[in-house]
Order: sequence, then C-alpha cells, then structure tokens
Amino acid sequence: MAVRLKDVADRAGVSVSAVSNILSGYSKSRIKPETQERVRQVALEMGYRPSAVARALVRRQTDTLGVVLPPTSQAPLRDPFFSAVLEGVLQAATTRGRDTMVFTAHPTSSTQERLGKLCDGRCDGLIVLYQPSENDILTELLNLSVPFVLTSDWREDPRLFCVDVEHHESMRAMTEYLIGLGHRRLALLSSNIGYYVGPRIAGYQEALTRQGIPADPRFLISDLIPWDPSTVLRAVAALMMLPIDQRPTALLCTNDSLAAIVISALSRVGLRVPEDISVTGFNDDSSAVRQHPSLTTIAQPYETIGGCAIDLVQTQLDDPATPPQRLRLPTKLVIRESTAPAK
Amino acid sequence: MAVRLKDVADRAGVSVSAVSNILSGYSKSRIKPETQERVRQVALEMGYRPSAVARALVRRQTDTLGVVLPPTSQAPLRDPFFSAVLEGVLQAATTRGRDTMVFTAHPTSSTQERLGKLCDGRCDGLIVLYQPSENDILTELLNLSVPFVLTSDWREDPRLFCVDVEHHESMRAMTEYLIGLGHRRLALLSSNIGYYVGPRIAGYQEALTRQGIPADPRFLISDLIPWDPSTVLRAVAALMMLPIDQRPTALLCTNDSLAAIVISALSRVGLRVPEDISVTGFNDDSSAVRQHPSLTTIAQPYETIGGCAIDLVQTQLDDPATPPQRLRLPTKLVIRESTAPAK
DNA sequence: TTGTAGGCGTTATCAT
DNA sequence: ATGATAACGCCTACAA
Repeated sequence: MAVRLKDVADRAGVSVSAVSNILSGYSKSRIKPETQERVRQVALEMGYRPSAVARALVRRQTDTLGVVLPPTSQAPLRDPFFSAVLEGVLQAATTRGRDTMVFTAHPTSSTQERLGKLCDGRCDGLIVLYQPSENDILTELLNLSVPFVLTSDWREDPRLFCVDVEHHESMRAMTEYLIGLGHRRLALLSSNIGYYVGPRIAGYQEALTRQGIPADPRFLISDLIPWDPSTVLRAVAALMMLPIDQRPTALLCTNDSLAAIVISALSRVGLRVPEDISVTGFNDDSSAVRQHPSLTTIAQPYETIGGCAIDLVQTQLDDPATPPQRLRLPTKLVIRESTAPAK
Repeated sequence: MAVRLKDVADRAGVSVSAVSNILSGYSKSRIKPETQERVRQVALEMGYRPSAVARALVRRQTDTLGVVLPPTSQAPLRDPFFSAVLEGVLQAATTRGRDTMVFTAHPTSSTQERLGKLCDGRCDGLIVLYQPSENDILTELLNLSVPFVLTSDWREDPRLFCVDVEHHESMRAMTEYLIGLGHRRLALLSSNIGYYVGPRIAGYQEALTRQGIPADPRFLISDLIPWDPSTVLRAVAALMMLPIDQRPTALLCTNDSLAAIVISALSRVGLRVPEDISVTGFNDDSSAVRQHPSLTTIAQPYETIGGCAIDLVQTQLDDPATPPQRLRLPTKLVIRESTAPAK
C-alpha cells in the first residue's frame, strides 16, 4: 500500500539500513554523499513517509503528548479558560515539534476506561489541565510509569509536577491597582469552587491589610455558583442596595466569566461600568477583550505554562528519578476599559 | 519495562496467542472459560495494558483521528467558534471510542512540514476544520491516501467530502423571524472574509424579497474587518446617523463575535439592545450566552457536525472508492435577549 | 562505506 | 481448545 523503507531501498539499489540512516539524518558522514543524494531523490519521488507507528514501536517513544481535559465538564472548551490553556499547550508543543492528543471523557465513563487511553503507549507523557480529585485518575497515574504534569494546580502532594501562576500575588497586584485608582470600598466576588479561589481571596485580603483598609465582611462573597447567573444577580443587587456611601466602588471577580456576568447584572440594575463602578476579572481568556466594556484583568502566560509543562514532561522522560518540581509563573496586569478612578 | 503480552502469558502458563485472543475479546467460545478467567485475573494483577503502538502496527490502523486547525490564525482556539467546532468533534470522537490528535501550525511552517505530521500513519483520517486554500495542504492531501473531511466548508470541488450547515436557509429564517417581529428596516453586517458570507447574505436578501421589503443598499455592509473594531464602530455610527425614520431597527451580523462588537459599538453611541435596536448573531459559540444582552443567534449542531465528519472518514476507510459526499445540516434559531419587537 | 539480521509487542494464520 | 510463528515497518548493532 504505502511506500516502505524497503521499497525505497530496492529502487535506489541500496539496503534498508542505508536509507534509514540517510533519511534519519543521523549519519551525515557515514554514507557517500552521492548515494545520499540519490536516495533522497528516490524517496521524494516515491513519496516515502516513514511510518510513525513502526518508528514509535522500536524507539519506544511517540513524540506525542496527551492533554487531558477535565471530565467533570460536559464541554470544557466552551469555557474560554480551558480553550486558552489548550491553545497555549498546542502552540508550545508545535514549537517543540511534538504532536498532541487531546483527551476528553464523558462524565459517565469510568476511571479505568479513561486510563486505558491515557497510558497505552500512544503518548510519551501527559499534561493534565485541571485538578484531579483523589478518586480520579491521579492515584492510578502515580502508579503507572507515565510522566505527567498538572497545570493550573498547586497541590501539596510532593509527588506531583505542577505548573501554575501566582494567584495570590496577582490578586494582590490587582487590588493594589484599584486602591491606587482611589477605590476604598472593594468587594470580591468569587465562585464557590476552584482550587485557586483560596489564594486569590488571600491576595485580595493582603492588599487591603497592607493599605490599611478594613475588610468589610459584606464585601467578601465567595459562594457564587458560576453557571447560575441568578445567584450572581442577587449578590450584585444586594451589594448595590447599600447606601451610596457604603456601596463598593470596585468589584473584583475571580475570573473573567464571572466578571462578564457581574457586568451584565450591573447593567440590569442600571449601573454603568466603569463610570459608576469598576469591575475586574482574572485569566484574560478570549472573552475578556471581546466583551463590552473590555475587561481589566490578569493575563496568564498560557503559552509559557504549556511550554513549561511540556519541558517538565521531557525532564521526567530524560531522567525518571527527577524529583517533582512545582513552577509558579508570574502574570501580567492588563488594564482595559472596565476600570476607572474612583469618584 | 512495561508488562507485555508475553509476561502475562508466562505467568499464566499459556501462550501469547491465547492471551491475545482472550484479552481482545474476539473469541469468547474458543478458549476454556476457566482459562480465560485466570488469564484475565493475571493480566489485571500485573497491570497489563496492550501497547497501542504495536497493535496499530499490525492492524494498520490507529483508531485515531487528526483534527486540523487553521494555520492562518495565530491562536485558533481563541476564536470561540473554532473552540466550539473542536469541542463537537472531540465529543463525537469520544462517543465513538476514537482518540484525537489536534494539529496546529505556526503560520511560518511550510506545507511539507505540516503534511509530514498529518499522514505518517499516526492518524487513520483527518478532519479539517477550515477551508484550505488551493496552495495549502489540499492538493497534496488529495494525492495521498489519507481520508479526510472538511467541516464548515462547501467547495464546488467534487472530490471533497464536506460537512456544513445551511447558511442560506438559516439566515433567511433569522431574517424572517425579525420581520415577524415587525422590523422593516434590517441591516446586514458582515465581515469581509469567510466562505460562508456569500450564502448568508443571500439568505438575508431572499427573505427581504419574499416579504416584499425593498433592499436598501445602505443596509448591506459586507466589508467589515472582524479583528478591527474601529471599522465596525464607524459602520454602526454611520447607520445610526440616519434620520430616525430611515434608520434600521434590526442589525443582523454574520457571526457572534461581530455581533458582540456591534453591540459594544451601539452602546457607545448610546443605544440600548434590544430596547432601541435588535441585534442577531450566527454560530451560537460560547460568547453568545455570556454576553449581555445574551444573543439571539443561529446555533450550529457542533457535535453532529463532528459526528458526521468522523463517520464520513470511517466510510472512506471502509470503502476507499466511496464517492465524495457533501452534507448540509440544519441549524436552530435560538432566541435570547438581543431581539425585541419593532416599535 | 554498506549490508544483514534481530527485535520492538501485537495480531492472525495456521498447525497441533 | 491451544500454541508456534510469521508478519507489520522501522531502527541499530554488528558483520562484511
């Protein structure tokens, strides 16, 4: 069917190993240049393409990485955050000449079913784009010999390789930016799930403390259900019912999607952003620029995250005894239209 | 390193072929049930996992599909439309027990470089998520023996397998819906690129004709540059400068991203959606629900598109002589907040 | 400088 | 009912 090494060898009148050597580019000096040229020519003419599968079998490595999307969500890529992370990993993989398999799972599928695909030799290593719970693939993965790295995670487990951003510092920087704009009543709106909400809230609180602004407990709302806009609407409405001199002038949200809902809720109660109130997000996913007003937010270095994760997989491949590493990358404060000086 | 078939066979005291047969589940009746049970047990204990690579080599098939993202865009997944299509393909592939490789490319990479990855046997077939231009991989792909299917495409080329939606009919339905709401002055805003703009515009025009509404040339704006909001802002401002009794009461956009920019532009000139003016999108990507007001739009059946594409690949695999098929799937009009009856 | 041959882990075709 | 063995296409010692 397809052109094989042997076909090229026969046609060029040399042995398979010669062709293999030449085409692998490994042994430049070993084979006579004119032979090399001829063989290359023949290979090209015949449209020869080495079989990745056969090569993988003998090399015991596929140059392919697996990217694991969260099994919890029906449609992870509908969340612009996961799209952004995936995009970053894909870009980084392409740059490094690696292929990428993307794994999703139906919420109904068992751990074993999922694992089957993840470690049957198709991938050299895995990049897990979420925080697996204990009863998820995590423990099994640790027992297997597949190197893997978690992104967007910061577990205490010392056996794990992770790449994450500085949630605490980022939120502190954002809060300080708002304080610098003259805001003194700042509320934090957070979803009720996500490993990152803890550090982000702490960052917010630290900034307040540092600037000597007393923390108003009414301004810390951390039980929002992200996929239920009505809870957000209620919370925002409650805040805005406060007397005008007690009402927050800035709302910090723990992610961009939430910020979008918040802005929408504000407009429903007749407030304009940023004229009446400032709003900020976190992540700088694709929705941040597109929404109106465009969002002041914290940009995650998605491609760097992907690159680090891939490199950490490679590190484990090169030396399986490497002790786990935890990387924490800096972010960037991106100022757009949703924030303005306090009046 | 890893547990092989032979290891299991040795431990269980049977031959490799027996184990293979048992574990493949192919021959239930051929091997003594008690042996089967024992072998299964041993395999489980040893944590045996068949090597996908070895299996692929002998079967000449990997059960893996390649999904090709557009090479033109720096970050295709930042576009919620591509995220949605990819999501649909991934879901459909998971349902069918297939793995998925996702290919991106740096805009600088050559066609040959890209092709190398696409047809080295790693994938059984390809799903191309964009409309490749002539000098892109298309012609090469046709010469190779890799089955492939284009989504979101509707070329005249009779050699191609495509899955697409009914652009014309969808836009006509949307236009008629607005007319049904009492709108009589409807403007169409379209980006200046995309194979789909032609049919979408035609659908709009047909609806007007059918309803006996004369087409006002000022209301057909098809030269917008999607990534440059300022052109959109200008166009919207120009429309809104018209005397109030000549000004459109509804704006149809050819995709959701554009609609988002349009809504933002409207708000800048002080108009509210949908109270003052109705706006519609197309695609129902993730931005449609999240934005405020949420968007009345045309929903593409992403998972069905993915499923059909995969099935068409399989069809070609089963019978390489199958004549090319072109599928055109229906869409759904999703009514949300951005439209209201004309006053 | 080039060729030969063994093996990668599995499946499938035969024998037994 | 089971087992030996030849592919699958490639890489790589080692031999020539």
